Amino acid sequence: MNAVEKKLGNEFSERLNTGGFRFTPQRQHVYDVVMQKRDHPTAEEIFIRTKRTMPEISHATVYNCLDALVKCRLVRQVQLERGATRFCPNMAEHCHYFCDACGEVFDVALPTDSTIMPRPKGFKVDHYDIAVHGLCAECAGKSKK
Amino acid sequence: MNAVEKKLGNEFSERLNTGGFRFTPQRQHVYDVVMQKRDHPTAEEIFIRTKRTMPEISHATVYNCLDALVKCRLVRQVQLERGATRFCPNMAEHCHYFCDACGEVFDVALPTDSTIMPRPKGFKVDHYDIAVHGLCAECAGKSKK
DNA sequence: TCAAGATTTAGAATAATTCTAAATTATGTC
DNA sequence: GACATAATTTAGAATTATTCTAAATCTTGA
Ligand SMILES: [Mn+2]
Ligand SMILES: [Mn+2]
Ligand SMILES: [Zn+2]
Ligand SMILES: [Zn+2]
Repeated sequence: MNAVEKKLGNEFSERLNTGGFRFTPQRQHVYDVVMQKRDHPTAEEIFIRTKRTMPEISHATVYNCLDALVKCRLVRQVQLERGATRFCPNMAEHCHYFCDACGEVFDVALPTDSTIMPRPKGFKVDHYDIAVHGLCAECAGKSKK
Repeated sequence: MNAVEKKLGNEFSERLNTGGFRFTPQRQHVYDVVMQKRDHPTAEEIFIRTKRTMPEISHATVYNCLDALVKCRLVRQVQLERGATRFCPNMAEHCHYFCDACGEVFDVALPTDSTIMPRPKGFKVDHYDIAVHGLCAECAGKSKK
């Protein structure tokens, strides 16, 4: 790791190490790409975006990097519908409002302790995945007509 | 539709009609298969089970039937992880506890009004999808050692 | 400097789902 | 009932998303 990386990617690098991974430029680029735009892109979309700054990166590497980032809890993985997995840069406790008509996704913050649920005996909770399906304001308007 | 079907499948048939679908033996069989075992099978698994009573059914038909049943709200569709979509016979309000180690799924009932969340302006809610990821009692025990 | 292990890469392979076009079945009209 | 029309099913091809493979490259630590 060079000096610039040591400074800028310090915390990032440590997080990777804690998870048993090394720092690599590919992981840094993929991470940057996900953090840059606050949406919920698929691996394919992240691949396309990452190629802009790192044209030689491969498909498999993007998948590998994303898996590493998810394991280190640097990004979230979300399954809102059938088809490609999406990734989310927002690590704060939040739920997803998903428009079944246009595919738009909205993050909505959740108080940390919001979900108190009965649980199967002995189950060790890792994380919650809360999605609300329906129609966004725009699509709800259209479908009324 | 014959007399037996009219009697046994009356409500089922009406639900299909309301959704703009016809009653068909294939839809009935796929529905029966999903309702029979209270688990969360994939389309492939449902295909295999349905073939036991209807060996000539095709892959595409199982997918088509499941889509129709989901649209009529006769079964639920759930995405707990990357990979094949699962289907759920339990139409009562409930959430899914999912073991990331062994893949086991547990239904846990939810009071109907349990989830009061702030929502994007104008968003028309259709349904909630709540999953809790972690380790089941058995897997949590194993991983401790 | 060297060996071992981690990571990346291109492309092949696999898995899950959707599409296509022909055959079959059901429905309503004469 | 015969016929036109539309819905549904079917086998198999095509597509999409993801994982695997094996070789090349990079990193780390002895
Ligand atoms: Mn999000
Ligand atoms: Mn369920
Ligand atoms: Zn919308
Ligand atoms: Zn388990």
